[in-house]
Amino acid sequence: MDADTAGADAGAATNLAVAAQLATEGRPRRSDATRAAILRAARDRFAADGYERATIRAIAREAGIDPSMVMRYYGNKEGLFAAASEIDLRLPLLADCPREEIGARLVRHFLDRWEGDETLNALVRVGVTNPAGADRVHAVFRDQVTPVVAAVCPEGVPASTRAALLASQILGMALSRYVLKLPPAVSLTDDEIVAWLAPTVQRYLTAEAPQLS
Amino acid sequence: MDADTAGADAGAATNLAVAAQLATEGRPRRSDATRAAILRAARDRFAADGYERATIRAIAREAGIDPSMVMRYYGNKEGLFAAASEIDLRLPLLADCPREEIGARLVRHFLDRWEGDETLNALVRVGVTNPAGADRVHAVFRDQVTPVVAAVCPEGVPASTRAALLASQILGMALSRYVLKLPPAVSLTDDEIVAWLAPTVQRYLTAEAPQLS
DNA sequence: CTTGTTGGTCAACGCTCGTTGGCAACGGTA
DNA sequence: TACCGTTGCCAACGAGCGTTGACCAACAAG
Repeated sequence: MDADTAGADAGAATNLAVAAQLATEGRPRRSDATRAAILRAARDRFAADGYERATIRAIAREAGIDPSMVMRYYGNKEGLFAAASEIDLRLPLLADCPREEIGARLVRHFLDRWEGDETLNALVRVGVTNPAGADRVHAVFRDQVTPVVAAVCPEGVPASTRAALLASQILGMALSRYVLKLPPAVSLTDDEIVAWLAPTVQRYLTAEAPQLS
Repeated sequence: MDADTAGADAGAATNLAVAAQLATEGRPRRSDATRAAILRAARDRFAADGYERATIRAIAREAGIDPSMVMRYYGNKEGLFAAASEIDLRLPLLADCPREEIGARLVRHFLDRWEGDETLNALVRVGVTNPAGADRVHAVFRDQVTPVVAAVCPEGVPASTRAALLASQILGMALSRYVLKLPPAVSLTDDEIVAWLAPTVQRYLTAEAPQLS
């Protein structure tokens, strides 16, 4: 078993290493279309079903290829999720944004991103049930949300605290609207959501520390 | 297959009907301790792992009995979840609450409930990955949250809208703190959370409709 | 003491899953 | 042409799952 396992692992590692290398070089391969189809199907299934219910077989079927191809190109299910959940929130820098419009700008940005990219839904769904998914959410929060928040926040309250408050409101609306699909949350228009949530986000990012009770 | 399925369904239905009947009568049975142990273990596993990863076998092991007992008492996995996810938010009526303290009162109430009852965590985790779980969340929102909100809200904005906004902020904080466990959300104290979130909730429940952009 | 009901275990079923290895076809390269 | 890496399909493995039915022990009722 040692030999078998070691062999398999080495093979997978080699495959991944080669894939990464080629990907960064950007040299085109004949299989690029297939790889892309797999990723698209994976994001689709992960977003709709979460980690456990999204099966490799279903993803392969949706991509129109054999399940073993998924293994060849992404090593295993975890590797596939890692590749499918790579995301860039494309947060605006907020430097050129009037200070009192930060909240509205951010809320609208998140709404647009959520409706235009299934990866975000996949990330939330998987983050809730899978430890690796939760880690991925942590990384996105740490590397993309916190720095942008830190750049515009006044002192007195840690930027990580402000970022967490922002995340709680944004994630909560996304959860209610796109994942749980609570009817009143679904039927709100984008403009209504911005109007209600913008003052909240604005306060979380720019207000002084509130008085404790 | 028709005969088999019909037979199994009839059997399960009978089991459930009998269980429900005895439960509503309240006549004590020798197996009450076992039933309770199963429910406790189920809530524990559902809260920690979500629907798919929480296996009947693991739940039975934690309850110290055989997996087949779970089937006998709750019919199937879905029936077990239905029983384990019955919940009463115990929302205060807010009638005797000073109007300007509604937000703080509600935020603190939800924090207490979340920390004192794993059922809430189970509900959120399962609601995200399982359609039946999402339905259960819808029911709780409709039957317990919306009516309380409707009782204290001014006209002009539908109570269901206000309830959805409330849910988005409460669920978002619960998601960040108890499910995803974002470090800055975990390290906040209860008092800090109340101080930051209370004005938000207060505004969602009592403010006039904001101006659309 | 017998008899029927209840509480509980055990071994197995059928199924689906992630994963593997072998094999055929294709396409550049020498 | 002959070769070899790449792309893809197919069949199967082992494991874990929900679920079932046969069987045993304890108790309650006659």
